[in-house]
Amino acid sequence: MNINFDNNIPIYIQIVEKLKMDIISGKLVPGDRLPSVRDLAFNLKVNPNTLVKALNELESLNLIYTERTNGKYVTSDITLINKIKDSLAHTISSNYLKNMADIGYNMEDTITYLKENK
Amino acid sequence: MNINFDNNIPIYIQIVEKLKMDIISGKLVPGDRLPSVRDLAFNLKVNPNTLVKALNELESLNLIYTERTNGKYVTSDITLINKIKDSLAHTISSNYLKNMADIGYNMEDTITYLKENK
Amino acid sequence: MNINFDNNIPIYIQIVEKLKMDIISGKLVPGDRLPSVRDLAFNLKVNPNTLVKALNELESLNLIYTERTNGKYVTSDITLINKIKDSLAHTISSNYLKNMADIGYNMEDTITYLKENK
Amino acid sequence: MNINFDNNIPIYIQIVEKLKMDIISGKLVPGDRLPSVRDLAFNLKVNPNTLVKALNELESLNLIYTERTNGKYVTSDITLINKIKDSLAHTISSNYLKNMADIGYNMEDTITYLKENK
DNA sequence: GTGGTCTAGACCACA
DNA sequence: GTGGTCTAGACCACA
Repeated sequence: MNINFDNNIPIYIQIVEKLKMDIISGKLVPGDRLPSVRDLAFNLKVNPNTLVKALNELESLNLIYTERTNGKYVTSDITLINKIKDSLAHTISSNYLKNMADIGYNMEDTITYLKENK
Repeated sequence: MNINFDNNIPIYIQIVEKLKMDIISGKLVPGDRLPSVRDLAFNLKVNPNTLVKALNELESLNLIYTERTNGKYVTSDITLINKIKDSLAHTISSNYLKNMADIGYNMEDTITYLKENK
Repeated sequence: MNINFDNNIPIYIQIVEKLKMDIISGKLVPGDRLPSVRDLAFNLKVNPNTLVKALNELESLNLIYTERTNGKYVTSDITLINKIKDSLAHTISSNYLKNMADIGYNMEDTITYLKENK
Repeated sequence: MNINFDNNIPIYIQIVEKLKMDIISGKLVPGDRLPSVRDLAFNLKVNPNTLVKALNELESLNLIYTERTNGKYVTSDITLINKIKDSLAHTISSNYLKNMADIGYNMEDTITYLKENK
């Protein structure tokens, strides 16, 4: 695992987003065991506490769960993963349309713009 | 002018964005004089220092300029406004495509998704 | 504010419980501003980070919210407070009945027991 | 024997509680011989060390005793079993009343609540 | 070896 | 002054 951290965004949030994307995109497979907190922190070159904070966020989203003394695992709840994936697609799409509308592009203009600039 | 502030984003940034949008979308007309800092701060219910910080940002983008003793004006440089508008459209569009790609939608999928969910 | 900490339960959880109870029971009034993180941590004689962890939990329950640079406030959402209160009453009551059942008291026995030992 | 372990509570404690309940409720009869540590650990799918730890707890409560080379037995001290049962009923009942009081239910309210929600 | 908690202390942006 | 983030480092229970 490797992240190019952006200095303007809290590290733990970037870790949350990265792992969330890896789960949603299937790079992290449901049921997989994550590396230990210490190992992952070491690899990402962050303090273990920072990583713990990120993992706690993911756990509160139910995207990972903890087996005491054993490790942390990616959820096996594929329905949940898909629900989060759909909700993300919806949120970023409607935000995008709103942002484009704010600068004067309506729905059609926006789609035309996207197609022309691919 | 009226803004529903989001408590999780710095106020001065929200003001910058709002004014930038108003200029780009034409709600604020090139050459227009802005209300005085004092009035604008009062209307927005923010600390004048916060407003000054926002206006400084806009001035450094050349979207407004200051006439000593006279006030602050929206730039008349329509070319600049359009350039910023284009660059914004480009940035948010390519961010959007990247975000959708991260969760497994390619260009075509994304456009289909947008159309179906309009 | 004052808490007699039980050494067997994480401090931050005891703080969460205490504040939750204070909100639910009305000791903390909806809309009230909490003392600053530093002050509260000092009074409770815990590290500010520990307090922050507790407050984050409460915020994720929507029982408090943060105004950036201004402080933290008890939610004004009385409906939510009542919902949490009801759900708590339900949870601890059904747990209680289950525990009593496990040692051989049925519903009637349990109520009799409660009445006799008041 | 079968336990649905809760990953957030130490396994050995869950075993202690389960066996305690089985003794108190009479599922395990006074004087009965327990299965061997090895068998019981195998059945519960836990590490034998974990089971030993649980059994030691029960032995220190005098709920079971060890006959050297012969095995472990449920106590025949019915007075003790009843004492523990009573003390448990008392503890969980007074905790329950305290918890309900904390969220604004007095003794009468609590009993009414229990009756209405049975 | 696994995760969990806590402290001390530093540094930051914002208003 | 307000909250937010991060690190270094220690100590713990559990399996």
